[in-house]
Amino acid sequence: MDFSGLSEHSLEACRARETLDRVAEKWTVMVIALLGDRTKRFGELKRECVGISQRMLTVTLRGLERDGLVVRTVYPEIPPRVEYTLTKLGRTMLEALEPIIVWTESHGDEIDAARAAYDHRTSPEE
Amino acid sequence: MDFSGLSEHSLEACRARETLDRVAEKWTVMVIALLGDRTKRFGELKRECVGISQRMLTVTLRGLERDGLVVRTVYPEIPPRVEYTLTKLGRTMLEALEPIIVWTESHGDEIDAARAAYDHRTSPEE
DNA sequence: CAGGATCCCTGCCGATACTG
DNA sequence: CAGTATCGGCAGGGATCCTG
Repeated sequence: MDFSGLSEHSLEACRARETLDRVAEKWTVMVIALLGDRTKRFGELKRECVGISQRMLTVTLRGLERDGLVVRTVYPEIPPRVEYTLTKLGRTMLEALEPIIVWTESHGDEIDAARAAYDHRTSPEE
Repeated sequence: MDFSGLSEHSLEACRARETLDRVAEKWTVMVIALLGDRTKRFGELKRECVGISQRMLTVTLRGLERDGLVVRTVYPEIPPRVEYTLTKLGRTMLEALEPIIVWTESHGDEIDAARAAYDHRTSPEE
C-alpha cells in the first residue's frame, strides 16, 4: 500500500479531496450503489433511497450526470419516463467504492462500541 | 460484485450511509491517509493538511478518536506533545479506502472533462 | 505546542407549492 | 411522473483570540 502520493504531495491530496467531496455528497454513494443493479427510473430511485427528498435526488442525479458517472435518458411519453444508468466511468467508481461500503457494513458495530466507550469515559454521569 | 445488501435492504443502506458520513467529513480521509505513514504530532498534521484550520483538525481528530480509529497520546512535557496513531480498526479502514483514493487520483481528469462538456452543452454562451 | 471558546456566515438540505 | 422554484433553518466550518 503506497500513500506517498497523498502524504507527500499536498497538491495530489487536495485533488483527491476535491473528487472525494463528490463521493461525500450525502446521497452519492447510495444512488451509485442502487444503479449498480441496473438502469432505474426516477421514481424507483426515490422509493429505494429511503429518506431522500425529491429535490436532493434531482440535485444528486444532475451532479452525477455532469461528472459523467450517470446517463440520463428521457422518453418523450405521457406521463414522462426518465431512466438513469451508470456509465462505464460510473461502474469503475462503484467498484472502487465496494471495499469501503463493505467495510462500513462489517465494522459499524465496532464503531458504535468505541463511541459508546468514549462517551462513557468522558461523561460517565447519567 | 454483490450489492444486494445495499439495494435490497434499505436498513443496511442507511447503516452504510451513516458510517459513510464519517468518511465524508471533509478532512477525515486526508487525516487517516496522513497517519497511514506513521504516528504523527498535531503540528505535523496541521502542516501537512494544507488548508485545514486548527479548529477543524482538532474536531476531526476527536471524532476519529471517539470512533476508535485513532489513538491520542499525551506526553506530560513542556511544551506539550501529543501524538496520534491509527488503531488496528483505523488501518483496516485505510485499506478499504485505498481503492477509491486511487480512483479519484486516476480519474480526476475524466471527471473534469465530462464536467466541462456538460457545462458547454447546457450553457454554451460566454 | 496543542488546544478551548466565541463569533459569525455560508450553503446544504428539507418542506412546500407549482408545472409540462 | 418527473421535475422546477422558492423559502428558511441550522449546522459545518473559518477566523480570531485566549490558556495550561
